[in-house]
Amino acid sequence: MEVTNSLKASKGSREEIKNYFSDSAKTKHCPITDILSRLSDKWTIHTIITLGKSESLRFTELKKLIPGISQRMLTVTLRTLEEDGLLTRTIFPQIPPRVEYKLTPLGRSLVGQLIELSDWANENMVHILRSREEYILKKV
Amino acid sequence: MEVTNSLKASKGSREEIKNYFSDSAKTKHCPITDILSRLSDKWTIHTIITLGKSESLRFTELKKLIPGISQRMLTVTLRTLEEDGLLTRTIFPQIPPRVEYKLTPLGRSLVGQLIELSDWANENMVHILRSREEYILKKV
DNA sequence: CTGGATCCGCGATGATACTG
DNA sequence: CAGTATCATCGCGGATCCAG
Repeated sequence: MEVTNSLKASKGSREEIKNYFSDSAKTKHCPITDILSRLSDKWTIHTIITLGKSESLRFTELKKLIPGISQRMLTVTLRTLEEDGLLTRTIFPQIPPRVEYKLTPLGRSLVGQLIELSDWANENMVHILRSREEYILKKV
Repeated sequence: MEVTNSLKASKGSREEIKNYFSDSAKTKHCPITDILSRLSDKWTIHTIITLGKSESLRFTELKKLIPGISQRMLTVTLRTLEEDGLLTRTIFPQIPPRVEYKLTPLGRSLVGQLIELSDWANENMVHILRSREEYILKKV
């Protein structure tokens, strides 16, 4: 009954698609909210940037390069990015298995902006942290 | 005693601060994950961009300009941004109350990038949606 | 090596009602 | 107008075990 249910359970076929899109329609009233909320699954941006620095990477390599990510979250994140067409997943049928992840042109077109954003974060971290500190002190 | 304790329940005072920072330390191993995950509370980016288009806005104005946001979430988002020093909150002591929100220079320095990002989202939405569609069909 | 499947807690978010 | 307080829900994300 529940043979291969990918990550988000697929039983019906048409029914599922319908649900998928109606769900989408609800959340995705606006592309900004939609795409942007995807981008920061907490791991997505990091993943894209990491991939942006290489041609392609394997699962284990990614896991090492993204500190703190769990196996599951890496899998989920990669699948989502694949769904969105931001990266490709290539399986080499060998033993042991070898799978390579690589950004698509669409994915590449994002990397620049994300790096800028992370640079901004790095540069302004100090101010933000100090601001948070002061904010708390003000209230006590 | 608990005069203005914002939204996140504060009982102790020193204790609370301690927890706050230790929590921070845990999540904030890296500035990218930290700042970036804040940015897309699903509403934050939208809020910053909206404020970026005006000099300053009032609570209700913001609520109207950000479709779908709840009163509560707007409050929370604004408070977080204030904490981080990205905007200022000015209260005019009158009846009825008047509160204005305005980006700080730090906040303004982000607007450009966020607009770029949302432009990207708008431009590539179609591809992403189609990609998702194809992805589902492939699996069925 | 590269994940899939499951269980589960906690925090984020929404709905609703109330206030100065 | 601009919130605050409270409750209920729901999905993220971690831990763990399993498999090709």
